[in-house]
Amino acid sequence: MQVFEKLYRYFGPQYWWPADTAFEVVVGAILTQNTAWANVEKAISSLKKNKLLKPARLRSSDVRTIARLIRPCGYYNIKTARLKNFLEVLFKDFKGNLRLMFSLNVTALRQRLLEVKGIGPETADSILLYAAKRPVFVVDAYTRRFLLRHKLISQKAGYRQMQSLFEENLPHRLRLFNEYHALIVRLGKEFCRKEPICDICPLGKDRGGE
DNA sequence: GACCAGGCACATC
DNA sequence: GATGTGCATGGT
Repeated sequence: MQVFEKLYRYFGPQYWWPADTAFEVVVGAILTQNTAWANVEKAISSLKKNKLLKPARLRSSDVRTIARLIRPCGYYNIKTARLKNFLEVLFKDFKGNLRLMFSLNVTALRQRLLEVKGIGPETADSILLYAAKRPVFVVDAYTRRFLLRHKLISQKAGYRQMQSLFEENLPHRLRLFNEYHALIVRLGKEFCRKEPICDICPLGKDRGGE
């Protein structure tokens, strides 16, 4: 059986990304960099409570206010700057309109996102997949560990190589890429902390396919 | 009290 | 091009 099928049967749908709006996805994608999601939820909740989870409102807020509100998710000064960097591009080039920005083709949009200081490959792809609804595969630390453990890549494999492994062997379906990434994260959180392949892992010793 | 968490930019070699 | 470091909080 394919890996995805096993994960899906075991865990069920993960309903990512947990957010009410596309803008909330963007903010969450930046705030969750190297950070536990539970802490991001506190930050998002504070922003929401202060009605700052809208592009115009967040843009007009001063950095100290934002930093204070997102404090629980760590790196708050850097993340505040990164949110501001994104907002400047959004307003200068796209009138503050996310939908306008997302009307770019996937290649142009990815490039545009990567030009924002503070948005790297994973954050850009998370935004592409979960906010702009494009079928790109998101690679993160869990994905890397997953691929290493199943000996599908070498230690020195880069982001694009890992991404290609999925994108070249799977149908480009939004729903599939959405769930697959979320399931890999779920699997990593619950089973794959340690190095050896564990016996209770729902994948067992299966190293097949993608 | 370590160690880690849904990264990224930057310095240095 | 590879490798190391700062950024920071909260949970285990």
